[in-house]
Amino acid sequence: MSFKSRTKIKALLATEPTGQDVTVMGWVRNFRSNRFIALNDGSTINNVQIVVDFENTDESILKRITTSACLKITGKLIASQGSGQSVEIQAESVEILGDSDAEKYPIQPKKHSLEFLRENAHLRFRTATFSAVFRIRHTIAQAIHKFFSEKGFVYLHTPIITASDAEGAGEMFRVTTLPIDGSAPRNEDGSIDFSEDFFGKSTNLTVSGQLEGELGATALGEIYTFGPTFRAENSNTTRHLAEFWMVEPEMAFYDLEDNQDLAEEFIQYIIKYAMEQNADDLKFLDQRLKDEEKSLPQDKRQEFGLLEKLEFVTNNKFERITYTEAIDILLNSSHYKKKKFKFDISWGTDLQSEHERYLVEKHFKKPVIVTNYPAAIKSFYMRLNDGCEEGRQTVAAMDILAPGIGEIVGGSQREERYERLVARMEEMGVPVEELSWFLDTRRYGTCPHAGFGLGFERMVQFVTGMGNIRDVIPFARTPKNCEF
RNA sequence: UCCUCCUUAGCUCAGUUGGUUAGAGCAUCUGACUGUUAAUCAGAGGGUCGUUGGUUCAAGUCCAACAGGGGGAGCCA
Repeated sequence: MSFKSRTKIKALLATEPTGQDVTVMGWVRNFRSNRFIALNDGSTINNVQIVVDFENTDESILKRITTSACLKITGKLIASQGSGQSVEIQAESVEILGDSDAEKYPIQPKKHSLEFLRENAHLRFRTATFSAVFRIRHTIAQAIHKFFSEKGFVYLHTPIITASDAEGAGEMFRVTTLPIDGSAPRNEDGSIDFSEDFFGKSTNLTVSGQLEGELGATALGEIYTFGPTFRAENSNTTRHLAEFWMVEPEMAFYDLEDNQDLAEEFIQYIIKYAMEQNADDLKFLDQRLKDEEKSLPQDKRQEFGLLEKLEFVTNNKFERITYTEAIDILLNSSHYKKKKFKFDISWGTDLQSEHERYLVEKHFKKPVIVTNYPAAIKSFYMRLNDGCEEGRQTVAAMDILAPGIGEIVGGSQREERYERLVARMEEMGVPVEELSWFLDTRRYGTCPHAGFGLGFERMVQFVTGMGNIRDVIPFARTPKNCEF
């Protein structure tokens, strides 16, 4: 038997019903009145209603139509008599492809908490919320490739296993085949002898593909990476994962302003594309958030709904301010004068979450790009700005802060001047020898260039409105949690 | 890692100043009904109250440790 005769529910729901014969396959979401099956096949958030002629259907079949049972239905597509849907299928045959024991199946036809579903992550795809989230995640991934490809960027695969631990983006996971029971070969000083290890040296999982990305950009012109990234930080928050996906474009002949323009266009492009491709899913998530908000006290509610927020972000320019301006705004805010900030504000210290939130959510009420941070609090590869005031040296860095998420993009114009870069590496204790390969970009035909990193899951969070990053990746890896 | 809150039925929760047999809604099962949309109505089953130890005549309730989870912070994307 071939399965090619099946019609996907998404296509079916867009079809004019003329009583034509159709076959659908999918999983039962709900079975009401012994007569109405809400069937879903994942092609859309919407279910198709199957009307079963229960008086002429075998009792043993009816009993097996339980939540999440897999069915093959053939019947006629007709206009619905009910008000909840425009078309429905008058079933002529109901075949059970897979039973689902209703007493044991964990996902019930009722509301569940996200925490509970997270513990059942292997089955949560079968809920409306998560199917919507993961369809949107897919769309955003596609949008990323489409955006860069249309601009002539080359998709560069940077390594996942790396010997470089110099970037300092975070704690790393070690990769080794040496025994861990204490019998690993030792050097004379007692340290592990990694020359005996698989790669003949100490290796880790990558924390960023940026340095390799720069190698690509300084030859191919414009590249982007899009792949998994690993950080062994003990971070327990709604916006950190130990394994996450990052997009890192790197462009030759870009300065900080070009970089900002690209990042802004990129984010708006992704949102627009998702709104086009996943209108039904976003409508559902929008409603879901609205329902959730109803149970919150007035002052905790969001000013915008999800769709309003996305609409607003795509139709308005991002605010662009320098770090120094941000500090001034904060110091002059009534919030500061009323001593409502927990952390102190002064030029030279990094902005705290509460400060970023104030700028984005209270002051500007839109995404904000903060540029030109103090050199002392930023990475070695960021370009030193010329002509800074004494004691106020800044770098050509930029962070994009999004409402509800915080930092969604971090980037900079890179330091292309060899001497300055090496001086800065020495100053910050970055091993120059080890990164000699990286410095070759500056030795042989160096060029002005820039790039940024976008946290893919944070972008999915922003578009779907999901509050916890663990709910926008299929199987979350976080401290003390590596299920499935 | 720090602060804080939580852990009682399959799920979401209630459980009074510590006091007899631990409750509700939903889900499940049985029956009725049959154009439903979170279907409705009637009934039933379902609990070592996260774990360990302590206080007490008596602990779901008080105390401690541990485990797991949520929210916030730091680190960042």
